[in-house]
Amino acid sequence: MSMENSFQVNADEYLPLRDVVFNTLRQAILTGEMKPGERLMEIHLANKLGVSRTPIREAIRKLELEGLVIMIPRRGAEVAQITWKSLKDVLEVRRALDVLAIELACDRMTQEELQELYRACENFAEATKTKDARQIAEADVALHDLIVASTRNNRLIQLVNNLAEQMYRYRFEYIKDSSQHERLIQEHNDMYQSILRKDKESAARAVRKHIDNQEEAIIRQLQLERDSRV
Amino acid sequence: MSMENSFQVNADEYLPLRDVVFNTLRQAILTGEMKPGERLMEIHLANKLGVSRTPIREAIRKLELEGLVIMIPRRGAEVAQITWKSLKDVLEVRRALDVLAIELACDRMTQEELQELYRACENFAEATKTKDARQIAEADVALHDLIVASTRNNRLIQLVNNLAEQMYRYRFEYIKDSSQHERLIQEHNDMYQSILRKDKESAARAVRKHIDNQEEAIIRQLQLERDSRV
DNA sequence: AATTGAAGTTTTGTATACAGAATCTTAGAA
DNA sequence: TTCTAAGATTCTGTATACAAAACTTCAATT
Repeated sequence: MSMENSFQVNADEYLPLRDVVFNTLRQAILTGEMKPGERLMEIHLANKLGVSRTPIREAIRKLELEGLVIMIPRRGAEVAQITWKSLKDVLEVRRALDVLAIELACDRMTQEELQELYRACENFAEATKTKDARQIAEADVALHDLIVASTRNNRLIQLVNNLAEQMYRYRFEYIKDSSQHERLIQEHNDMYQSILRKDKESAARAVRKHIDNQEEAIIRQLQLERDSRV
Repeated sequence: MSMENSFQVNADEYLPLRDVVFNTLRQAILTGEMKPGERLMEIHLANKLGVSRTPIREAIRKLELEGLVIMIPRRGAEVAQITWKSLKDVLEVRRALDVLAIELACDRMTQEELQELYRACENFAEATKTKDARQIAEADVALHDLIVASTRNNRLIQLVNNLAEQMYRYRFEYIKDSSQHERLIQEHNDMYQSILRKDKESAARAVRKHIDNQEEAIIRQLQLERDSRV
């Protein structure tokens, strides 16, 4: 029956308001729609999103623990400043966890997943041709998700996703730079080949290089922003 | 004036109720006072702790993001089950981050911090003689905190602390086992010596061995629990 | 005896009320 | 004109109220 179906879908789609608010605010922060230092005023947000203060507050608690907002006692929350230092800290940790992930992937990736990874590499190469940053970014995320997911380590998956998100804003700019595309395709292929050969050394090298390049690009990006401000 | 003093102390000690509740509940979960699967009922907790539901709810949001409780939609929160798999996942990640931490420590630890680390090693050896598990555990935590803090990477510090906490319950049992004490002292000394020589290879080896031993001990512990249940 | 179902209870999800702290504004004095 | 201080305003921190969902219990029916 179609009615049963629609009810089931509704049941699946149920999300408490706090989670809707959480996702909304997180997205706004990660895309830069809400700027660092901007205050999150509860009544204001409640009116804007058409809910009461309660779900807003609960969403803020989660954002606080994720490091996206900081609390000032008796003053409220504001969007966390992203400093050079904090970005370097995130990248340092992410490098270690991405290396762990690809090493585990060498051990644990199944034949089917390897084939999927191969297709993801092709998809990414295809996407670069479209010059559509959104599409390229999605293909890139899909590829990395495949590697991380193959570790079967839920804690690792959660942490890597969280760390990757912190740099979302900058990666988006970086991925638009078509002069980097050939290099990215090459690096993805290196990773695929390394996992195929179960060669952890080589896989770790490829990932480190990948992150190093991303770090360089982000630093360039930040320097541009800083220069344009002065 | 003594009055001013007491007010100042109060001001320093100010913590929102939600954070008091958060710490209380976290402690209760980590020490095993609240058992996995136990429900966290808001009114019940509110009465028990003498506060209203609001701070309870906000504390639960943070525990949820830390992975200590899980939310069941429209049913509420319960203490997360710690499965063998989830422990192995945590240990896998922790091993990688502890290796990262000690490698960074080799580069970044100052002379003063090295001296502190030396004293911490001595303190730990002293503590084992007291046979007081609490004191031994504290000395152990202090030592590891020194290493992690010397990385100056706040994100790393936060993550390692969080992961270490997940195993607190089991580590406590393990640290009481005095047959392990000599080995622990030796491993701590290895770490200290490696950092002193700025020998990352050796430092990483020492940490890996340290975590491997901990993993073994925890597995033994779990097996005992399982056997006693059947 | 087992199963269904309906009333009652419990618990969450959300909104709102209220007190106290912090910030802003404005009037008055130097 | 500038600085100070009191009052007003805004915002957070906490408590409480209310509705809807889920679970429990117990009786009635098959």
